[in-house]
Amino acid sequence: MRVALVNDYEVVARGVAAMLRAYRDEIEIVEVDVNRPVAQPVDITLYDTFAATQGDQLEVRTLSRNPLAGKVVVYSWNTGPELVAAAIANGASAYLSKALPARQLVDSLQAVHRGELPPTDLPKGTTTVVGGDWPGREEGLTQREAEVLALITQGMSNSEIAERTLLSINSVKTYIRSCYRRIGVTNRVNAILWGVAHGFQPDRERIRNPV
Amino acid sequence: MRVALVNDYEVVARGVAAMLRAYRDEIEIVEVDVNRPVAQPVDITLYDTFAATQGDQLEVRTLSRNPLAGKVVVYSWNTGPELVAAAIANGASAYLSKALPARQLVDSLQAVHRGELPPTDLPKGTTTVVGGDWPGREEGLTQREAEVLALITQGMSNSEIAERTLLSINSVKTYIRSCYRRIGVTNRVNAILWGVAHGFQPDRERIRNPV
DNA sequence: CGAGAACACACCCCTAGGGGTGAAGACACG
DNA sequence: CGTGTCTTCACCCCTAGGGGTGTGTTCTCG
Repeated sequence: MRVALVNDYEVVARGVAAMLRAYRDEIEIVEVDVNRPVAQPVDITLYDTFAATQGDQLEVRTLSRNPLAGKVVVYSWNTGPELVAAAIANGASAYLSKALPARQLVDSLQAVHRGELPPTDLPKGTTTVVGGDWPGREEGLTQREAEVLALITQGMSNSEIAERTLLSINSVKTYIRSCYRRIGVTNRVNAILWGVAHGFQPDRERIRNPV
Repeated sequence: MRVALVNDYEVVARGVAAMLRAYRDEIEIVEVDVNRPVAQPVDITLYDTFAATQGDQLEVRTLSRNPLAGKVVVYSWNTGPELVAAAIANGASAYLSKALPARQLVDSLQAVHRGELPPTDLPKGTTTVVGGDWPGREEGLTQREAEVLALITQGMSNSEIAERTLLSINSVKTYIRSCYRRIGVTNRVNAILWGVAHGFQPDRERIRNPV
């Protein structure tokens, strides 16, 4: 089964690819697309929402209209039923939680491929990070902190970040403060300069056969 | 006469080098130091204060203590008598205005070299830009706008920029607003991202024989 | 000589940003 | 079972940032 991974951050896409490496007999990651359209036929496109628009936005619609992209699966921590329904209405074939262990993720993708997984049937899983990677992980940033910092580094305001991540502005501010402490800055300007120097700007490239 | 040029922005140092190119029979620019100490013996080191500390700060003191640097000459738009006196007290051998036409600049440097120019005798000159270059010039930024944007891109607050440039905070804010309009942004965050993408972060290298 | 540009500065007003503090649920680990 | 961490959110308070508007000096150019 041929799969393309999509996210704006190479480290995130590669993290998912590495997580699935153990199952390469069953699932072939043929392409990692970082800010690029899928460029060869695949069965499934796995769209990771880290620091990206959610499944109900234009990006997923555009993906689902690309004949090369096969079935589009949204891969996210945000699994509210309304959002899931909106993503499916937007052209996604399925919606999977990032809480799924790798084995279950592969099984779910295969079920999607066979047409067996109902779009709205989200597999149960914990909220614990089971794998993957994100920018700033080595600096001790949690996924949410990293996501918020990535969006700050893209020039977004707090309210824009709240909208993009589906968090309240108070949560965003809490993450901002904890980010600042962890990277040793005290204001947005220096947070951005730190982000630019540490790979928090979106990447732009396509990688064939990443693992 | 061997001269080294010092500033944090390669485009600024190269601009001065290009301005003096017509007089290379009389004055040899042997080195352009961008965030690097002078590395070979020269007769004069010309320290440009664009987006840098003024002549009365540590950088000029450090330069004047470097035996390779020869006589240190501060090159600036800020020519207030107190600042000039403080720069001389700080180890500078002379203080020249950036308003000087190239011919007069070369004459002044030669006089400094011969020990004939009194350190506090500032040559008369207009305030018009007669040469040189700065980041963002092609985007229509004036020197002051560019200098303020450079300091913003280095993460400084408005009050820090006012201190560094010897302007009032109201003037700094005026330049910030006009910068934003010219580069098409509306806030500091996007101004910084623009600055990072357009060469407004300090450079770091040494160039031998730049012209 | 007037217009335009660059430089410099003042003052008013409003909001985003960020520091502090507190609380709660879920989960992992010893 | 208690502790620590992550996630999520609230509320209060203060200040930096930035938009608007106005003014003045110096210089260049037509």
